[in-house]
Amino acid sequence: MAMPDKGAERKRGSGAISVYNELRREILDLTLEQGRPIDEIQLAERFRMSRTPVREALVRLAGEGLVTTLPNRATVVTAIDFLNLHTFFDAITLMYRVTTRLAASDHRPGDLALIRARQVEFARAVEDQDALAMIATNREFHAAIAAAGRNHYYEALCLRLLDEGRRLLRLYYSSFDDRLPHEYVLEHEDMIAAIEARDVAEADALARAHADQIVGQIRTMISRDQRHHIAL
Amino acid sequence: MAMPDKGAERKRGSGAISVYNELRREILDLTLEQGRPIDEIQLAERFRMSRTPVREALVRLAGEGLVTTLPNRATVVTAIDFLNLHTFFDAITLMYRVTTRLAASDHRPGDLALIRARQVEFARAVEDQDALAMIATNREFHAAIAAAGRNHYYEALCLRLLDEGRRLLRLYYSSFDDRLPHEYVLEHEDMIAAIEARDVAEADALARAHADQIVGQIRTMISRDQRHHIAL
DNA sequence: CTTACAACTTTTGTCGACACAAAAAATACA
DNA sequence: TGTATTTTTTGTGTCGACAAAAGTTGTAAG
Repeated sequence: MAMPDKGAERKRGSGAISVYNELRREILDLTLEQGRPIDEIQLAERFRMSRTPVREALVRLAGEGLVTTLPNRATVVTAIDFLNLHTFFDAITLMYRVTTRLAASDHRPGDLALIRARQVEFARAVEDQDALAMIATNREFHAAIAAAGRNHYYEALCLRLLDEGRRLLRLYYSSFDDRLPHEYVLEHEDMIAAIEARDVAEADALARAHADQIVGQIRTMISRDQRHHIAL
Repeated sequence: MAMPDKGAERKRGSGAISVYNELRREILDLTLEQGRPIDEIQLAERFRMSRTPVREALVRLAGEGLVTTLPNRATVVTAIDFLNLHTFFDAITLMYRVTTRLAASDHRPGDLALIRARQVEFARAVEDQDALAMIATNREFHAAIAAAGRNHYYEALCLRLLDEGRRLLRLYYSSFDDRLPHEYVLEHEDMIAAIEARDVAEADALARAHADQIVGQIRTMISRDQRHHIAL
């Protein structure tokens, strides 16, 4: 567990940010499972600061929907909404398509290098059969594509969806096999080629197929393991 | 100016929310022009509360991008980004299309009545030639369509774009003529009909044409009046 | 007259304390 | 023994105060 040094006087204004980043990471990694109540006082003690910056971090997380504030009571880690997963699949498919299209049409000199760097990291994670690293590097790959599209609205929604997907995948990461991920590597390569060729139609088609692949795999993992989302 | 009653003891937990709502309204109405610094102490005095709930409201607004926090200095009303307006037009066109499609395919019994109620309000605003009311009721009309689609990701982005558009339109509301708005009323009626008929393709086409209309009008208004966005 | 430095002012970031609300525990009663 | 009511506990929402950082003013030297 990351414990900030006691004596280290942190810079003014960095308190809320560091709590925000750390909590965000732990929520997306499922270190904090959904529904877990978050105690402001405990956090304040853990990070060696007062409740004020902790509260600011929680307000920001609530704005992103990662935590839910129950008035006068607790704030808890927002539960994954299994009942509306189809809206998530629908949205991430659209965002994969839109951002990849824009990357193909609008990317600028340095962009491809950044995307390729992420792809190298993803390929390495697949080779190492490191499911956690796959999830993280896959997110960065698509984030780089979204950044190359230079539409902040799309980019923001895409990042949010990628993070939510990261959380979802973590729930099932143990059941990853290594066959599909290798297909993902090839699909990524094709997408890069389409972006470089500025072939918007091809980029769109590849992004859609790629999204269908991932959605299909998540669906398979969920149907394989129903016990998680039966209400008690 | 809305002055909360001094003696009225507000409910615990309502402080930050009311400040948030009021500031949000004033920013979108351009009562607070872009770049205006927001003073926490002034706000605290104006709302008769301490700085803590005011700060919470500002953090939430910063999360939505409506204000920008300059570390250790002031927080200011976020400036409208005229350089990237095309990304706004692109995104709102897509969101009009996606939400109208979803409303056509997935709307449920009560949804159409809600949409029609908003359309009645919009038509009345057009009849009254009340540009400010047009802007507000148009937003509610499309928000109702987005709600009928029942995809929170799309709905959230659509609302954000509608709010940003509301701000943009306010900048130019004086140059509204009454010809185009009446076309909007007819276009809205057609969209409602397509949604009711569950004709997804038609809903998509109408939404796209409607978005093009609005984008075209905004572009016209901007080109008519260049002086606003020349850097000084 | 301009510029560099110092004291002052303003406003934010953080803190500890207190009040209030809701859940949990304890008690009374049937 | 089970249920209703009171008490206690826990933890949030709000407050006033203090300290650090950036801007501002004033002063003096070049």
